[in-house]
Amino acid sequence: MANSLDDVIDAALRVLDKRGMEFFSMRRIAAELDVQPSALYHHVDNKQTLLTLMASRIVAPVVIDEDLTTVSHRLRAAMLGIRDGAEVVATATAFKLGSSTLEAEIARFSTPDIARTLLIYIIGHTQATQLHTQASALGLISQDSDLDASFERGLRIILGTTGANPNK
Amino acid sequence: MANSLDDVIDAALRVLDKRGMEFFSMRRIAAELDVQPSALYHHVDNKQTLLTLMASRIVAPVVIDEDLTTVSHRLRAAMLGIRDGAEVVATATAFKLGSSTLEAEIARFSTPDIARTLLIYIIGHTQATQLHTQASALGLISQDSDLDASFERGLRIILGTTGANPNK
DNA sequence: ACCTGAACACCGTTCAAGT
DNA sequence: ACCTGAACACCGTTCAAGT
Repeated sequence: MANSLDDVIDAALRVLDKRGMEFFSMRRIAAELDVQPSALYHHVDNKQTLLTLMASRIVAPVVIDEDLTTVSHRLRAAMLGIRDGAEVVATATAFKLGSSTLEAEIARFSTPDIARTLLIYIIGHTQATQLHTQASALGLISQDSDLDASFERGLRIILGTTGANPNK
Repeated sequence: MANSLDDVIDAALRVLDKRGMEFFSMRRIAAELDVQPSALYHHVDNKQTLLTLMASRIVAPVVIDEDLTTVSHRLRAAMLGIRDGAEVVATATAFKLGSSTLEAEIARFSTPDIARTLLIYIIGHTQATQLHTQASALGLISQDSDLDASFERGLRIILGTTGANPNK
């Protein structure tokens, strides 16, 4: 009974979360919707476009305000919330330098340079975290339990804040 | 007459530079070597392994010394030197947080946190630059001629250096 | 050690046609 | 507007066999 574009994005995010980027394909999304692969192209121009829509959806719930440390943690959490979420955001959204609304919104509370540097760091570190977590889940590398703390320390290098956090 | 692993890596880098990531395939590398696709698997376990070897090759000539600003520019230049070079390095090398030799070498001249943050930034910004350059070459977005300066300003945010450069 | 030939189980995308 | 069915031009990888 007639899927909408939103149904397609939902199904795509479900496939991603269940199988990961490695097995993320248009054909699996079609199967998830009980539809022929060609049907997807009525809603979306191509796979890349779909990935961009997914990235927007992942990032959309993140509230941007003046507390950039908290904003950074929110963004990280949003991407970590879905398997390979950071990779999707990395390849689709954030790397449209300048034309990203996220970058502009963060710049409102700091400077364009800080916004850009911060965004690159957040996405990059989170992507690394996700890859690392997967690899150690497969027993390929030893666990590095320090990743949350590592993220926080990098944040302080960029934002120039000290250890004392008045909001906590 | 019998290819070596090095021949395979060479051919792979040639294919990447000529066609880009989008058309980078084992089958094209095989064609570049005038060999059957299956022959590649005598030299390399799989495509991912080959990408890791390519990333090492891209980054290998970069000299690491105490002038981290210059080191950063060298790394950026090395990745920009080959089409989609930053993407290959991003997915293959750098994101082995901690287990990257590059990260350890940079840490010798600063701190582990600065090394990690810097590396994430350099690779991320360079990847963004390369995507941006390609997109604007295709007329998809407007030119942003500021990317070199943008890179430099982000560098200063992380390294905490001021405008004055005693080495220049 | 290095490679061929053939096969397997997949891809993204297009397009005419149906409802 | 939304979907089917069939096709096209590809993929990565395995494996027996050749030299």
